[in-house]
Amino acid sequence: MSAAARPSIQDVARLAGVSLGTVSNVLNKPDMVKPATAEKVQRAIEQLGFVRNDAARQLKAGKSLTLGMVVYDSGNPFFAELTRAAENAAAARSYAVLVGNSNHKREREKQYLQLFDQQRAAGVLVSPTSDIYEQIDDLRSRGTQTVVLDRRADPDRCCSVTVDDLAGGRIAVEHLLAQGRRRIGFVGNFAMQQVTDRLAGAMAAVNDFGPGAQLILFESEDMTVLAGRSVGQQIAATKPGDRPDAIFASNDLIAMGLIQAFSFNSAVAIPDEIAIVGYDDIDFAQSAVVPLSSIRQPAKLLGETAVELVLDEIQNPNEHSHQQISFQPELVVRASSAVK
Amino acid sequence: MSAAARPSIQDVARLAGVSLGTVSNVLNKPDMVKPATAEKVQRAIEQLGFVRNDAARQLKAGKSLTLGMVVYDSGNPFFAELTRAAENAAAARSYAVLVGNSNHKREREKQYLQLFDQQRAAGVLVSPTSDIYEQIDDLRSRGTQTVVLDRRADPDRCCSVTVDDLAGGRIAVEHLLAQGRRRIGFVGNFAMQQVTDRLAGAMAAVNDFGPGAQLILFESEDMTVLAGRSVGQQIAATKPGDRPDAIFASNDLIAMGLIQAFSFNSAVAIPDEIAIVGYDDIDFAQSAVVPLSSIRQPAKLLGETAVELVLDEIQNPNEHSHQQISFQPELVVRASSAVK
DNA sequence: GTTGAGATTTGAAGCGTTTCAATAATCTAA
DNA sequence: TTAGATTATTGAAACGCTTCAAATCTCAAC
Repeated sequence: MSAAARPSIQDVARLAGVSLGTVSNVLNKPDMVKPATAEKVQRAIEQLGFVRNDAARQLKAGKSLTLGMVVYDSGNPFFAELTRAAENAAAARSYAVLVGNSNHKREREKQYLQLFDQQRAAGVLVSPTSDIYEQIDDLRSRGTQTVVLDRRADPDRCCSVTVDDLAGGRIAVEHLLAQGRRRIGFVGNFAMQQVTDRLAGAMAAVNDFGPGAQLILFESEDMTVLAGRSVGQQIAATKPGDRPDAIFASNDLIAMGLIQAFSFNSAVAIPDEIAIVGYDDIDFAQSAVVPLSSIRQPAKLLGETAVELVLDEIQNPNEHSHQQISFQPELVVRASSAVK
Repeated sequence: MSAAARPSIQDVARLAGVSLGTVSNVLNKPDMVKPATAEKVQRAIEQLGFVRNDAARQLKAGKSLTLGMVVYDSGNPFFAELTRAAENAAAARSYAVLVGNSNHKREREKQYLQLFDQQRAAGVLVSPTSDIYEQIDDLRSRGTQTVVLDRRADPDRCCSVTVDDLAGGRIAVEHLLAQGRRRIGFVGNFAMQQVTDRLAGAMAAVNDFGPGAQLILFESEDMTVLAGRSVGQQIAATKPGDRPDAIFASNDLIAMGLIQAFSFNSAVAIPDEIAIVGYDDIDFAQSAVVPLSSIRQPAKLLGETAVELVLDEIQNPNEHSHQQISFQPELVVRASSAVK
C-alpha cells in the first residue's frame, strides 16, 4: 500500500526523453528552453506527479524562500494580526512564512530557532520571550538574517521593530490620572521587557504627576484571560478601601479577565469603582461587558515592516544597516475608563 | 560583512582530527563513539558554530521530523488553541509543527500544501477552506500523510478529526426554541462545510419543532468580528417587527460582532429582543457585554488527536487504517440566550 | 606475548537538485 | 550554401549529509 518511490528529476527526464539539465531548466529558467520541449517535460511532470525535492534544491542552491517566525503567544489576537500581516507582506514577495509558537517557553523558542537554523530559513522574525541575544548572534553569524519583533534590540546586532512601550505606558496612566484616578494598579509579568517598559512609562507618568498618585503592582505570570481573571478575583476579594481605583493591564487579555472577575456578581463597578485600560486594542476589546479602553499597537504595520527589513537584509546584505524602528501607540478611550 | 561560509561536517571532522563518518555518528548515534572522541568532536562543533544542514540530512535520510499545519484563520482563538494543542502533542513526540495561515484563501492554502510537499514534511494537518480532496490525494499518493481537521473527510482517503457540527447546530437551535424563540436567524459563510453542517443541524431542530418556527439566513462571507458587526448593523436597521428574535452565529467572532452592533446605542436588547448563541466558546465569549452563550468545541482534544493520527500513520503506514473521528460539542448557556 | 571478538573509526557511495562548461542544433546574413 | 552567431541541450560535478562494508583498535583470556 506504500506509495511508489517519489519520482525524481531523473525520472521526468527519462520519460520526457530529455536530459536532466533540461528538466531543471524547465523548472527554473523556463524561457531558456524551447516551448515544444518545455511542454513535453510538463506532460511528464504531470504524468508522474513530480514534486521538486526542496531539500535537494536547497542543498545545492543554499537558498530558501521561507521565513521563519517565532512568537510567544499565537493565541493573542495581537500576534495573530502581526503574523497575518507578515504572511501577506512576505507572500507579495514570494516568500512563505512558517510560524512556530513558543508559548512563552524559552526551551520551545530555542528549538524553533534551531529548527529554522537547520532548515536554513532565509530569515527569521522573532518576538523573544526573554534575552536571546546570544542565540540571535549565533544565527546571524551563520548568515540567517534575523529581525526582532516587539522588543528593542541593540542596533549593532540586528534590526528590531517595536512599538514605543514607554510611551504606551505613559499615555495609559496619564489618561487615568486625568480621569481623576490616583491609586493605579499595574498587572503583568515583570520578566518581560515589553511589560517592564510599559511599567517604566507608567511610573514616569506617576512621577510627573507628583505626590498623591501611586502605582500598585500585581504580578501575573501568564498574560492570559484566565490569569487576569484570577488577579481580578483577588482584587475583588479585598476591602473596597484597599483596592486601586484604576488598573492598567499590560495586555488586553489580562484586562478582559479583570472585567470578567469584576462583572461577576457585580463585584466591582467598572469604571466607577475601578477604571481599566488594556494594551493592544484587540478586536474583542470593544465588545467587552464594559467596552475596554486600550493602547492600540499598529500590528499590521509592525509585521509588514519586519518583513521588509529582513528581506532587505537578505537581498542587500552589504548595503543593509540595522535599524531600530519604533512606532507610536495610540490611546483608544472607551467606557472602561470614563470619568469617575 | 558577510558571514564566513557555514562550516560543514567536513570542517568539523578536519578540526577534530577524525573522519567525517565519526562526526556524523557523534550527531546521530552518540553511544557508538568513544567518549573521548565525542568530546573532541563536540569541542570542534562549538568552536566552529556548526549547525547541521537539514536539507542535506533530509535529502539523504528521506525523513523529516516536521509536521506542517495549514489553518484558514489563525486569528480565531479556536484555531489558536487547536494549534497550540497540536504543537504540544507533537513536541512530546519530538516533532515540530510549522503553521501556515491560508486566511481563507484557496490559493494560499494550495501554496502552503505545496511547500510542505516540497519540504517533504513528515505529515500535514489541514483544516481546508473548501474541497481539496484532489490535492490531498496528491500529497498522500506521494507519501505525505495527511489528516483533515475540522471537516469530515472520506475515510477511504484519509483520517479526519471533527466535531459533530450537525449536533452543534441542532443543540444550539433546540436551546433557542426551548427559550421561546421562533424566528431564528443564522449567520455564516455558506461556502464552508462546517457552516452548512451547522445549518443543517439547525434546520433539523426547526423541522422537528414543527410549524411556527423558522430559520432566517444571513450570509456573511468573512467569519470575523467585523463581518458580524456589519450583519448586526443591517439587522438593527430593520423594523423591530421584521427582526429575528434569536440569532445563531456560526462562530463566536461573528457573534461578538453582532453584540457590538446591537449594544451600540442600545439599538437592540440582548437577549430580550434578540437572543444570541455563538460557536466555539472562545475565551472572550464570557467577557462580552452580554456574556455569550456558545457551542463549545474541544479544541485541545481535536489538536491532540489529529497529531496522534498523523504520527500513527507515519510510523505504522501498514497497520494504519483511516479513521473519521468526531467529537461531541457542548452547549454553554450564558446571559445572551437567557429566557425571554 | 598472542589471539580473537567486540568496539571504534574510516571513507566512499549516493540522496535529488542546480550549475556551468561543452556540445549540438538552429538561424542569419552574405 | 555556408560560415558565424545565436539559441538549446547535455551531463558531470558539486552541495553536506547518512550509511555501511571494510579496516583498525582494544583488551580480556590464554
